[in-house]
Amino acid sequence: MSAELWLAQLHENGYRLTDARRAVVETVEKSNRALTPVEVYDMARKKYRALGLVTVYRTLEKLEELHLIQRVHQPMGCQAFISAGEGHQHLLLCQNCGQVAFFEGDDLDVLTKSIAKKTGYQISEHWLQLFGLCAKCRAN
Amino acid sequence: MSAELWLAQLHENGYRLTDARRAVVETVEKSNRALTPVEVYDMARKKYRALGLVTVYRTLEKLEELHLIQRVHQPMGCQAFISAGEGHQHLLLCQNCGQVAFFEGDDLDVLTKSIAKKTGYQISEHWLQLFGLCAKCRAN
DNA sequence: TTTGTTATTGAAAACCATTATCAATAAGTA
DNA sequence: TACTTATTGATAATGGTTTTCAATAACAAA
Ligand SMILES: [Mn+2]
Ligand SMILES: [Mn+2]
Ligand SMILES: [Zn+2]
Ligand SMILES: [Zn+2]
Repeated sequence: MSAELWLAQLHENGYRLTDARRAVVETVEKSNRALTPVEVYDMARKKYRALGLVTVYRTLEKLEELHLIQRVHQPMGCQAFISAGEGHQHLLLCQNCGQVAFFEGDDLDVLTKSIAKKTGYQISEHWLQLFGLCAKCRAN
Repeated sequence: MSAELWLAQLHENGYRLTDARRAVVETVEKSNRALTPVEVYDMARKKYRALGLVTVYRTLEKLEELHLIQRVHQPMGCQAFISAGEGHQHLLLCQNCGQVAFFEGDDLDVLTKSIAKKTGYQISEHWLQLFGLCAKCRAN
């Protein structure tokens, strides 16, 4: 996914293309770690100086609505966003630098069926997230 | 774990036993769903009318510090707390009534080793949470 | 291209959950 | 019983997020 595709998605959904949105989209789309609204603001303002923090919030809201980004929950806080993975994917986060890697192929069917039987719950969703150190941070 | 044990833990750690803390502890300990500070406040005030919201925050802070409660992350928000499970356990949440069940026995070793190999990350922790409908809510 | 409509914008104010301050109180101890 | 000081609730402060609003600019239509 490129920033252009995100902008196209916005446009297709009736949203206008503005310099503010372009700056936010380009910032968030290319990041390999989760960014908070203020972080997006600081970074995007280098591309478009007049940008307001309020617009960052509003743009993130729309990107989330279109499933182009997703909120990242972490021990330190749950206000950061990153490009959404495609299909059924989960996150692997570096506890040192915050770099995010996606992974797929987790098979929880056996587990969920067992838990469903034990608890009587009907299980329909799961959250799975791994934490560790990325290759680069492991080296240091 | 009973409320008395929680209070004993607090006492052992040098904290004084007060009516405010008793009310908060009894409320949180017996709940089978995650409660926000305001929810705790409203419920605990039925046991101890003079209770202040600030004290609820402060008591929750201490209970979390002693690992007697844990924060629960949910799509709607991440400000709620519930009794901590013992040992390595995860949560199963009812999307309708919020009832929480603990489960254990998840084995992610194969998965994490595979992901570690693929990504170069050294994986040290994981978050796993299941969502669904509890037996009662499924019936309705 | 020009015009008109209206979505979008940033500044400012409002909001609200959480945290800090502080003097009064009461838990625990001797 | 008296003393020390942790704890308390009221109040104020904080800081992140949302709302308000008039000016602007995207973009469809002429
Ligand atoms: Mn999965
Ligand atoms: Mn586990
Ligand atoms: Zn790293
Ligand atoms: Zn339920």
